[in-house]
Amino acid sequence: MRRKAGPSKGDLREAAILDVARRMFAERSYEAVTIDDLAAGAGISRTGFYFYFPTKPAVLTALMARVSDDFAASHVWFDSTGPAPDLLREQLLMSARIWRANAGLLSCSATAAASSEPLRDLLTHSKARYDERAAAKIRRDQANGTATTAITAERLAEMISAIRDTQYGRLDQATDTELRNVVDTLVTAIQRLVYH
Amino acid sequence: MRRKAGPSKGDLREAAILDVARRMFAERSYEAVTIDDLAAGAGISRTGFYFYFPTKPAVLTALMARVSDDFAASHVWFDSTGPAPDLLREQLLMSARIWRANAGLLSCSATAAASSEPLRDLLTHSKARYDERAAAKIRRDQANGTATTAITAERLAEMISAIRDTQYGRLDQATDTELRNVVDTLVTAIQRLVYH
DNA sequence: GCAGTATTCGACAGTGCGTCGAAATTTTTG
DNA sequence: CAAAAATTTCGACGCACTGTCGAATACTGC
Repeated sequence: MRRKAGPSKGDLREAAILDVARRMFAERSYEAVTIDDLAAGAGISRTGFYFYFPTKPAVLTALMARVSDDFAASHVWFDSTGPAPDLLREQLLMSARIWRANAGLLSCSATAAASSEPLRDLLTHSKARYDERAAAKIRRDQANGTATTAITAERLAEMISAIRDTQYGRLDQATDTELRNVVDTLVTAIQRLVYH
Repeated sequence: MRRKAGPSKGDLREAAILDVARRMFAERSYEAVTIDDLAAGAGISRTGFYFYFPTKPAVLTALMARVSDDFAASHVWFDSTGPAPDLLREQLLMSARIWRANAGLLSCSATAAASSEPLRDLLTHSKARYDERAAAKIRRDQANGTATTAITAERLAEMISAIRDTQYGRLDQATDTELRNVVDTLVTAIQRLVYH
């Protein structure tokens, strides 16, 4: 009784490549992982790799697409009104955990983006979407008088992203307590920067 | 009458390589410039290049050392007391001009740092020195009650660097007016973030 | 103009990338 | 279940760039 056609052999291979890639990019630097490494790790020859992915950064792009979606699911603060420090903390806490769980991958992506148009596009779009949602929230709060108007909402949003990224850089191997401290610092900084 | 031994032929060649490199890295991406390009641009064969520099990033390191010194010379705000918005503006204006004049080089350096230990060290040290001086200033202002103590001086300093770098990203081809606007925005942001 | 140093270069070897077409395997179909 | 069709695998090849060596050549001071 064959109900569903299970995943074909190729699907499994593709999953294996992604699996190995996630592990390798988490530990080594981007350049230190060769296509040969990925193929060998997935149990195929180097040229076999090209049946599944056109290039090395393409694998990273596939992995990052998932992470990017995870991030997007954590944006609870953007729908609030006013400073809403508790929602901001919750949003930052969720994204900080995602960041920590993917620190190596994010670092490799940043490196690889320099030489891969598709990956660069993914990251750019991902960041743009975040910044736009942040800017929209701040714009609303400027209209209702809770946020400063000394700086445009767009630039405030960019600054929030920038501050967040540097501080997240701290949590590569952070404990839960350290992670909470980083988030608290960010909440304070963002409130100071944007609200009265 | 030979007073001074002029620069030897080799010194001139080295200068030529640095010259060509500055121009090429300003226009193309880091990977798009090969050692062959640099050598040809300086009028020697590819292997001749290795007499002067061990690797491609080493050239970038030499160029960046100068830029790093230029930046260090613009730090007038760090010696002040309190918010000192005028000195802050002056410091940011100077560094913004240096940044704009070297935008391409800075971008290539960021890329190359991923694969070159010496260059990474230079940039890390350069940033660390900046952050330490900023932190020292903020620590003083926290002691005399002008700066917030809700966030440690070290983290505030990191955040300032982060905000500065993103906003400087805007001034790749900026006019003087745009540059001033970016600087004004930064002055406002830093004052909001750090002072009462 | 000669000894010693500085500079240049061609030949070689290594690494990783990506393409091609043929072979082997899996899946579908009758 | 066997033949047809598809999917998957791989070895051979060519390419671009890097880095090393030693021999040849060009400078330099005396």
